[in-house]
Amino acid sequence: MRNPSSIAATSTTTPCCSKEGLKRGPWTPEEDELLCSYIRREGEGKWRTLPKRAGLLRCGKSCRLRWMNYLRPSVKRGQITSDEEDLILRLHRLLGNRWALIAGRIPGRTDNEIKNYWNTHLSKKLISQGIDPRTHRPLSTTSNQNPSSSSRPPKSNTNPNSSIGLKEISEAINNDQNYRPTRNPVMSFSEGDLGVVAVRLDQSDNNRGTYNEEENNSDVNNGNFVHYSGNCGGGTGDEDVFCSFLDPWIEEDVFANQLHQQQQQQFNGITHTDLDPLVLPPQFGCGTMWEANGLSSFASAFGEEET
DNA sequence: AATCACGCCAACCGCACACCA
DNA sequence: CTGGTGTGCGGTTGGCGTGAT
Repeated sequence: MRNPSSIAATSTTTPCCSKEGLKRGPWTPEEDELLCSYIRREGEGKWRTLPKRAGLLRCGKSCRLRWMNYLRPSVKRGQITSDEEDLILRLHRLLGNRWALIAGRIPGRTDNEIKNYWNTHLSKKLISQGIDPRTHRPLSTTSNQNPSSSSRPPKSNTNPNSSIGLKEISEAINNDQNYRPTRNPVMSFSEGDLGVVAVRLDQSDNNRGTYNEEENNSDVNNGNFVHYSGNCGGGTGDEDVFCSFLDPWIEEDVFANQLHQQQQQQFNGITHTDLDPLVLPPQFGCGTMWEANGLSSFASAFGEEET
């Protein structure tokens, strides 16, 4: 049990977290009703002052969490289906422990629920199959990886084994002097936009997402990849933009596995300068994303040193 | 029936980031 | 530019339920 006094002594404790006279632990039906009726009346937000206005002896964080993870009408209760499980696995392979992003792709499920499900079911399942749940690679090949990865890395690049920070992508592209703006005048990167992903050139579904494609731009492998640069119509956050990119990644996951060997051979020998500068700037360590898809050679081609 | 061990999950914590004055 | 505030996120934990002994 945590010692509340130690919490109060923490200099970085935000006002919301001070526990003076505030209730903790499981929520009662009465509290739930108070919170629900208040949010129905006034809407979400202003979590810090919400408890007082709603007549709750809880901190704002607790109220927000309770609403987001349990009381929200859109929250789906019940067993995770096999389809959802499959989707979680694919998304985790792409994104790592970006639970909020993963949850955003699974309607009705919360990040907390997915995180719990991962920790209690899926990670064990993968381990039992001889797969490292962090890297989605066979355990034997990952045993020598840095064990310190269990400590929390910077949020912007949360999982060193899988995902990349979206903010870094747009920043890196914007800051890179070698970055050549797209030929498509509609497309330009701003804070809300996201850079470049590689998807299959022969992908047939053209209706997914709203990204603009730029064919022939970096057709480095004579057929299978083309780079898409991102401007998804504006107005959305970079995570939304990112989500529109995810569909082909998720659904072409099998493709990535099947052709991994082929890709390795095809990308061998390609240097960074062989690639179109529209790809992520070399100082940006984008390799982990490709590695997450088993495209390790692709990763090295983008300037990240493989170890 | 009592006790123990373990799994599950709601809830908490600290940190990071965005926003604004 | 800076500091304060609000919010969101990922990691962790405590308590409850359940099965085993």
